[in-house]
Amino acid sequence: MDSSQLLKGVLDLAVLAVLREADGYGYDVLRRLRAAGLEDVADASVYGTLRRLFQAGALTSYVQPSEEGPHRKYYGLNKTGRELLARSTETWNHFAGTMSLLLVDKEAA
Amino acid sequence: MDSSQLLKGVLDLAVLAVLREADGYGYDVLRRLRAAGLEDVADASVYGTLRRLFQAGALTSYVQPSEEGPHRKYYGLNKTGRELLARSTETWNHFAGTMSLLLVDKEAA
DNA sequence: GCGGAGTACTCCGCTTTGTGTAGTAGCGTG
DNA sequence: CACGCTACTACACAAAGCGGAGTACTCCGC
Repeated sequence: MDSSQLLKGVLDLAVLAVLREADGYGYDVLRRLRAAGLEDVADASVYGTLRRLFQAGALTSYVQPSEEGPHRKYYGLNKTGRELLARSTETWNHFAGTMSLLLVDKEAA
Repeated sequence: MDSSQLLKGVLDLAVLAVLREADGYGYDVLRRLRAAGLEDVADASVYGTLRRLFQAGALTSYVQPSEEGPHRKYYGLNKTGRELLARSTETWNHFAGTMSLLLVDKEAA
């Protein structure tokens, strides 16, 4: 199974969760997601997700030059973003719970 | 959040899980999924998934007439299907575990 | 100082997959 | 007969992740 499909609709949530702890720029968010266990996330997906969330009004954005490379575009959660994170987390927990119930071997029950 | 995106890549798994207990036809699988908590699954998605899984060689298929309506196209798991179910379940559990770790409030730790 | 590696981001086109809508068809009921 | 439930098919559509190419800056080694 290509696990990439599993990310659909969940990458938003993962990005919001990572940004909850501290503002971050795309490349940094990518590394944090991979460190968290989402090894196979593609960079374009993260950049795209950040743009989408920003356009949806869930993120603030500011550019900062860097001493060791190109400029960095930082993103941070605003009120809308934190609310979205809370709601999405709940949706996810509910959904994951439903799935794990469904996956329980009924023979063993 | 539109929960429909959450289904991506997971509907296969849900359908396989439902068929593990007993063979079923499309309309029946749809009802079983909804009863299991996946209220918002669209019928076309289920029929499409069954066709895809069958074409992928994970399902057997046979048509049976019904006394109370049109004919029914039954599907059942074969060896490939059971293996796919096992692998997908593992992938899902791993993924869901990663996500739930990520969603834990780090402040509380 | 030039090429390559690492950092950082953008754009474009592709694919997968779930959805809505429409259509076909059989059956039972008011 | 019209309606509603059952049961399935087909088609066009949209969302979102991905791959690849391209740009650009910094630093390091030859």
